[in-house]
Amino acid sequence: MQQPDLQYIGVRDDIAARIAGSEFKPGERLPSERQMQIGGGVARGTIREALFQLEAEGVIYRKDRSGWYVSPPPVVYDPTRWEGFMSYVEAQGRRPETETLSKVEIACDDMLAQIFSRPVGAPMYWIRRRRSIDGRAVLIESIIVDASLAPGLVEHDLDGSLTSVLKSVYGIGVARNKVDMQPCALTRDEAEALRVKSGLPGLSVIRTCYDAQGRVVEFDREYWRHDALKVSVDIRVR
Amino acid sequence: MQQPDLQYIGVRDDIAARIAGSEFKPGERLPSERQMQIGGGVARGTIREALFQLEAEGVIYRKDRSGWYVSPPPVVYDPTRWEGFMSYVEAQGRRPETETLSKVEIACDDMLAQIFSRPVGAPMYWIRRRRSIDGRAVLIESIIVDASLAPGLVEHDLDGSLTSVLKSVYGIGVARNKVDMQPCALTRDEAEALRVKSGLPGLSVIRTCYDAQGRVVEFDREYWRHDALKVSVDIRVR
DNA sequence: TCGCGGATTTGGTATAGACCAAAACGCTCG
DNA sequence: CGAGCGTTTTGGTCTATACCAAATCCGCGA
Repeated sequence: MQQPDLQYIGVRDDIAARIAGSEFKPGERLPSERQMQIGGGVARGTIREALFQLEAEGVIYRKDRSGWYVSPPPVVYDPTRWEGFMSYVEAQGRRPETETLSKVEIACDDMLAQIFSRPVGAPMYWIRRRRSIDGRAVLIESIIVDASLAPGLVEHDLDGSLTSVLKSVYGIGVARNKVDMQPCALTRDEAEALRVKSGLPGLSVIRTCYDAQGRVVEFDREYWRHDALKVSVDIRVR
Repeated sequence: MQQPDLQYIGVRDDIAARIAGSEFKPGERLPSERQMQIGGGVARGTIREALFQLEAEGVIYRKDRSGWYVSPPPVVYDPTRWEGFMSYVEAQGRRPETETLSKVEIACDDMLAQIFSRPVGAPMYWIRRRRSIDGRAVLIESIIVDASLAPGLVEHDLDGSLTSVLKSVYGIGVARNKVDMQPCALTRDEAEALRVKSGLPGLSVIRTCYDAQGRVVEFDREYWRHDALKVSVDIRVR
């Protein structure tokens, strides 16, 4: 669409090269936007255009009003493997963390009634969690569990693997897993919980878990930072 | 991170509401940026900020120097189903199209040698295609095929399903399929072929196809517009 | 009617300046 | 040493303006 004679592309390439050359390492902060201006006569808007570019590429990310930082590498996620976040992040040599933001009992609404094949008003648990890797929040998730299948679930500690609690305490195993993924923009609620600017690109992962009887036991909406995740699927045909 | 008292959020909501209210329908062009200014005293930069927001959300897209258009709904892609682009797009009531941009024989380089387990210098075919839905280019792909397995492949018409050509002409069936997906930014080459602004967010899909003997028969890199695709996987556990 | 060419419109890039709120910093005081 | 509190820095938002090149539009002429 255009050649690299554009100024902001030049600035982008410059910063990218300095990152590639390890002048700035993953997690480190870049110089401030105004500091980057000092050398050559370039407007702050142009610097910012370059930074947005690198942000879209997943090379850098920002902390609000704090600065721009070099992105760590993404973790690999395989939706066909039946492994929880804690275990696959750890297996990749990273430090996973889960915080439960809220856990409450709610009444089944129209949408949930359809998904769970349960009557409207049936008790459900709604769990919101934030998960981090190496101290950086990478996703927030909103989980719905059928309360009749797992009574008292919210009394347990849910800062670890929910799957293993369902299995060990309630004997609920998952036989089928439906996963939808779609690039999206992080809206206000998600962005706030991830402490990022609203509108930043993300990846929405929606999972529906079924038990052996075909009942829906868990419905999970995850919103990931777009630079934190790589999806990998290995399929044997027929 | 902030409340909707920001001007550009207000403009965004306004445009989004008019789209939701069908004032503008999928594929239609929005008024020009300068026209949107006329009513209330708001700078063009602010209008553009709102448009970028909607673009990130996948609600609208742009044609260079032509205008902003309402996005059509995304197509659903299931990497575990062994169906080609042409068939699943058509099955969703959309009009798929494939153009072959180039097809040449190349020598196997280091990276390809490792992927295909073939000697460096071995003949390979390199096919570049652009695929569209309802007349809008949504992905460009770069395919590598082992020439020793499919001699003369590039003589065939490849504007349809490559899979079916491999199957019917060469008797090559795919037994295993490895798919990697990652949010990315479209770089200059891809962006140019898709006629979008370089740096726009996209989804990179990398597929490696193996035959029954475990040989790699096809290596495919796809770059999708981020708003054109929804990935759906349905897995039966063990 | 169709093709060509010039004028117009459009988004893309860039500058310069301004103000704000949150974050980070640094100092003082207990 | 630590907590609290101003000060400074930083990114976030917004205005106004300017120029460019590509896309589009429109009218003329074959």
